Amino acid sequence: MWIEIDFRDKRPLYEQIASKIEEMILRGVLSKDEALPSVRSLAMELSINPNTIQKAYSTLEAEGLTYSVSGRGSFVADAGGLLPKKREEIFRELDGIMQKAKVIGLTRLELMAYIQGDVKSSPGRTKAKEESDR
Amino acid sequence: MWIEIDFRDKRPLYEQIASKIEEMILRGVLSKDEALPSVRSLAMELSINPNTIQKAYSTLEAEGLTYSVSGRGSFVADAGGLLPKKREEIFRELDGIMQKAKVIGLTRLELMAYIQGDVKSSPGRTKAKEESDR
DNA sequence: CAAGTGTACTAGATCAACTAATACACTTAT
DNA sequence: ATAAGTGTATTAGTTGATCTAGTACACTTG
Repeated sequence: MWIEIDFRDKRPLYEQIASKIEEMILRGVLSKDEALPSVRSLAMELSINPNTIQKAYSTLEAEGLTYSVSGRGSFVADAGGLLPKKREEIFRELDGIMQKAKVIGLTRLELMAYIQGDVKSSPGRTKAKEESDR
Repeated sequence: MWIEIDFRDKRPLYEQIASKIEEMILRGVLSKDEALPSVRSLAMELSINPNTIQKAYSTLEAEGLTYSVSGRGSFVADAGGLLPKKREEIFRELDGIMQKAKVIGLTRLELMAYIQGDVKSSPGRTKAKEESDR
């Protein structure tokens, strides 16, 4: 009903699952205090070992995105307070990219132009995709 | 004399080494046709197994950044032709960041502002560092 | 009580990364 | 020619992360 596993993805399964749930939480697809699928049921659905799901849920809880109640289940935490941290994470990544860009002579202006326009020299992106970005 | 290994870095050693050499090549620190340290000497210097250096050099050669001559050594290739490819790589990374940003409501404008200003809310960056960026 | 929940633990399989040792063909300097 | 240094290949073993498998326990709910 939910997630599908991408086997071309080389990240560990538990990380892949955790990041997809994280995205749904941040997007608001999953509301505060909403119950996540049980460890066993999601494991069954994805044909994966329950321990792997358990690990994914553990990392989510460790990051404050969910909370667990023994005997009841795992639930979505309040995502609002986590946005500043996520924002920092993204800026940190951006720092790394800017450093790489500088090495090959890509200026800040060119990066900004790419972000603004988006279209230029990115074969994977189509007009249609562009539209769907809203 | 050259590279130092960062053990806090969780990437594989060979990748870490390769990327540092790659950066030096793209920066122009290493000129075209300049000889790299021999597999054995660099291994000795870094207290690392020669096979690990060998793997780093292999990946560099596979990416077209170096070329090897049996019995003579490994040398820096012409980096000029590789810039477009690297540029694409960076834009691809930028696409990923933009997607993450959109999820948490970070606008393109905010990303652009960060690139332009750079300073805001990045605790690791100091005025001094900013200056050294040239 | 029974079923479903999170959680913990042990055990084994698999794979990538790394170390270790050895070998071969080549080039260069002596 | 010899020796030293080079890239390259091969085999073997270690380690750690990932994943599967099975079991167990305490908890909550109907």
